[in-house]
Amino acid sequence: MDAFYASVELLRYPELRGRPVVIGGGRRHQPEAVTDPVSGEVTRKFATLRGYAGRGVITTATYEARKFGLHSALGLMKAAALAPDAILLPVDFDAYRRYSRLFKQAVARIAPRIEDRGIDEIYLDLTDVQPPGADLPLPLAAGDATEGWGEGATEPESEIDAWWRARDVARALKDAVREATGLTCSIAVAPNKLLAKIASELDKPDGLTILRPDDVATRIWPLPPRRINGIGPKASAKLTALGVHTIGALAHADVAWLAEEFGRNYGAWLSRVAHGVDDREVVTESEPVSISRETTFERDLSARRDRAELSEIFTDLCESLARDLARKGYVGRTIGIKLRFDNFKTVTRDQTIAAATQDAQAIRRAAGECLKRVPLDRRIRLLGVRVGSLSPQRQAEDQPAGV
DNA sequence: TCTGGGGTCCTAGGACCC
DNA sequence: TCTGGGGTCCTAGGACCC
Repeated sequence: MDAFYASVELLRYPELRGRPVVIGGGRRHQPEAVTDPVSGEVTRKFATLRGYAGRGVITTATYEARKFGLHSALGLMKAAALAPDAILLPVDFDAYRRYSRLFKQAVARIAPRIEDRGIDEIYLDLTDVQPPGADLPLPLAAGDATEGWGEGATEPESEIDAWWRARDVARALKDAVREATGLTCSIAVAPNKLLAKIASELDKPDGLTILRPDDVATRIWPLPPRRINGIGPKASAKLTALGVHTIGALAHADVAWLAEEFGRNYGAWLSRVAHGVDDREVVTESEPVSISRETTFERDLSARRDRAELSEIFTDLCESLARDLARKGYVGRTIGIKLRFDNFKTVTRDQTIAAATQDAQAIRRAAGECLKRVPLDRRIRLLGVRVGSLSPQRQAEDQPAGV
């Protein structure tokens, strides 16, 4: 989806279209509705970034805001310095989750094999998908003629036809998403997930890209390695330092050398992805590994002086986490905490308990034990609680009937 | 002017077992 | 007497992604 959170907000506040808008921060900047006493007309007063003082980062920036250098993960104080008149809206996850469901449902009616990649992104397996309206039977896939060429067997679909069909499917998907949500998305059709992901950023917003295997050298190789999903800031910086500035250069690099620099597994992986090789399936079902809650305080807290406040936050986190587990139907055996100090150093501790739980008090108890193992001599910026080693909650036999 | 919240996966060492 | 070869589980940290 294109600038997903911001685009959802623009549906609600169409008067902000064309203006730089960012989503993020805390809760103290809700738009104020002002009703004209005479006409009854409602206008809204929006907060701008000007004078923003506090913690928080941009979650999403509209394309207009991006022209000012505003982008997700940018600190709001920095953003205010760059574009003081940009509009700041608070995040509304419930709204985004609703629109996420809507767009995924619309897609599923056309292409049901979906891999969820978060609130605003999915992979689709289009192998057997026909464009809506095409009532012809799907031809046998190229190279799949083993069923025989007897009566009724269609001629295998040619490579070219398959790409044309996929383009029609992609157009239909974009139409369906727009109709269901009023939102635009960018789609790439490619031979695998790796290439589809990179190609989906080539034409944004509201883009449609077809990338065939032969296009890798011309369209992918000139791009910086950072565009590859799995090459982040660290690996990218190291590649730059080694003089590898493009995916093409990475493809031509010696695998043994990459393995020396990055380790055997990651080195071999770098070489494969640079060549556009990726044989991962579209994974349509998965179970969560862990569920967590964390919060960054408005100011850094001292373990001694702010003990009461910390304790209350800690309890709240455990209770929220317990509710999340119950709502999603999981119990977990590994209870962990996360602390971030004023110097941004992060530590974690965890403990595996005998019986899986989703009980707030049991979580709080185990997490408290973990907390005792951390020296608390610095001010604390963030506290988190996590439950891992999850298993689906079994229906408790001792529950009252009807539960 | 510091840097959110919710996740996954990988690595690596040590305990422990057969 | 001086040291195996697997395997699994647990823990901590870090890179990376949306």
